[in-house]
Amino acid sequence: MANIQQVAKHAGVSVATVSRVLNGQNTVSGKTKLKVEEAIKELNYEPSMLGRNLRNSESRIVLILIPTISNPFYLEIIKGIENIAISHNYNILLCETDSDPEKEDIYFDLVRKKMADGIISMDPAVNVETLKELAEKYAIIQCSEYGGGIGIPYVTIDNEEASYRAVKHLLQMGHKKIALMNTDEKFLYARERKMGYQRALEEQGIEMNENYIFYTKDLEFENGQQAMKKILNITDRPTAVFAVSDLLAIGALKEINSSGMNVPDDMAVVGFDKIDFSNMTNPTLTTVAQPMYKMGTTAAKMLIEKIRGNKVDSVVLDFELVIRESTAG
Amino acid sequence: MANIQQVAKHAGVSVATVSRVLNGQNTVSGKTKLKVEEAIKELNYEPSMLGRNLRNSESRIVLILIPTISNPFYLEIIKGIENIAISHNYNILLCETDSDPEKEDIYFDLVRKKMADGIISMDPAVNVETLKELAEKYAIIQCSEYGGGIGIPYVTIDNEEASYRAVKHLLQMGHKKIALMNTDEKFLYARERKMGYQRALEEQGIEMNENYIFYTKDLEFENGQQAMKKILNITDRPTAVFAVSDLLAIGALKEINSSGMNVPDDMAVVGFDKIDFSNMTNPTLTTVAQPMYKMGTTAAKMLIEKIRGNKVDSVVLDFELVIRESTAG
DNA sequence: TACAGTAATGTAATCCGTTACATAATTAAC
DNA sequence: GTTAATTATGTAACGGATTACATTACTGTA
Repeated sequence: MANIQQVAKHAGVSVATVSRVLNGQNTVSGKTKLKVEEAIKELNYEPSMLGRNLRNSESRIVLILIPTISNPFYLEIIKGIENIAISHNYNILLCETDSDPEKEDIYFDLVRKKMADGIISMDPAVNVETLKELAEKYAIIQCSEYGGGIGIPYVTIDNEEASYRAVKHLLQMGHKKIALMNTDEKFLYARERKMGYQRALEEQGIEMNENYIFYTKDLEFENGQQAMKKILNITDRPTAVFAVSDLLAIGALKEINSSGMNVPDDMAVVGFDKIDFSNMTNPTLTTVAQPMYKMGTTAAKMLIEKIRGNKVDSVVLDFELVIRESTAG
Repeated sequence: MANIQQVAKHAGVSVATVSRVLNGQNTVSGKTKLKVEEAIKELNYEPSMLGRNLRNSESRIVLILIPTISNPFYLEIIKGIENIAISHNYNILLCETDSDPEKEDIYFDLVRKKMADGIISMDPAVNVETLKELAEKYAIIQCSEYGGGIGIPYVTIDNEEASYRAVKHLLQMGHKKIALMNTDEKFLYARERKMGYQRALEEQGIEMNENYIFYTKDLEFENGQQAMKKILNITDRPTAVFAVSDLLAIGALKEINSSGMNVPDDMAVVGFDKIDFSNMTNPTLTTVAQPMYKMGTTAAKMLIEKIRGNKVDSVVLDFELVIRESTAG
């Protein structure tokens, strides 16, 4: 496998000239350029990124931290990130942390070891302390999930408002007893969404009933099933559920269906995220659409700016309530 | 940011010694090792993979080519690959090709440019010629989807037999008119699955009816919906459908439900892959379980062997028919 | 023709580890 | 106490590109 020296020799020029041709610098004369290009072709030369990366002290790789690849919520975001990254000659390394600090640390090591130029973190369970420390030396952006007030730029939606609107929609459909299926309030988004839920209720003079709030361990299908089982069993059963993720909502849907009840007649359901599957269920799911692709592209652009050494500001994007069959028969 | 020279100086030893400590070679005396470790700690030194990779002519990165990240079928495979990769100190670069030769070529370039040490291809639409050419110089493994007879090792299941068993199950449930929802027969797996379908039918003395075979452009939900629409409209309607992917089957399910018919009473449905979501539908989906995680680990191990320069043989793994609600009321 | 100014090209340092080989230090053996 | 054998450490080349700076070639002008 040829290297740049051999190309230079073969073309009868210096390595500097070859490098100039490779990088499209216009200080090379036409005929020299031709000679070099010919040599490249003849030797089947491909410049090694290893040499180039070392010299440039960059890896052209960015990390994406996600808790699990199984949650389709992240897919669109990843696509957004990827498209921007590729167009700027970056590649992305998808890192599944399982919210496990040890796995996380393996990935953090990659940036410490210069194997990655930056990180987009989407793990709500990320170790904020480590992240903060890392952010002092490396380019880091938080996407969708973020620790507030730690000085790391983030891109997100207004979770409180989104939740408010989702619940308001249920209220407008005539529901008065609305359950909330939420995750642990250690997560900022969980606290924010609960606040929106509360605001919508209180605006209608309904006091928030703690018995209608159900906490799940994760945001997955099974958690939704389990929580729904409980909801179906309480006295003074609610007539609607707002779940903070589509997978939770789909789990709820499944459980309601299995119990012989009808959605939305017996129980309305609202999800959050608008993952692809939310449109494949029966009935289709009313949900809050996060602008996932846009979040991805935005985060990627921010990260690249950060890598370049520029300052970047956090961004709050718009969301949209998508009304489908699970609330409107 | 400290480098190895500074560590060496600080510890009063040579760079060689530092390198030996870093790589855990046992030719370093106890006290020297201690000195070096102390220096590393004091300087907050992290070895740069850029230097190391250049010297070792490796990137410790492997590519995974998938047509789209949206298809959850790949997720478990990816997990399998990732776990093996990580435990061997490799990282994976997930490459979505969209079955687009141009995007594909961007990724192929990464291995040409030494940015990646090998490729696991899962793209059925991959350019076989390029792949073959590349495989002469670089480590390549095909996973799940493969071009036969091109000399590139693959890991897969026996598609013909799997399909045979799925259809046989439908026959055993009493169905005689069974539709096949297949993709373009340019794909090997599509041809194989059709053969299994045919064999099962003919074994029961049923002649394959071309009117019962429906070709879809992709393996996605929408394609399943559309195909199902057609199926519901033909005269002498079948009573069961075998779809070659779960997403197709879920699309079919949705369409049948929407039309007011019942699964499995009016129409039984069998899918293929056993993606997570196949268990979340209503009714749950009977499907052929591919050992996806195992496929991933196997492919990864094969690739690593290949990178090491060893010869590897193709592998055919077992599958399993998972009978759920969509065929057995 | 000579000289200044510009364009083209070359030289060599640099990025940061790894490791073959050389050398120094230690231990073992007699 | 020597010498041989072993262990520990050091020196310097190497991997493959980029680029500041130096040098050479060329163009234009008086």
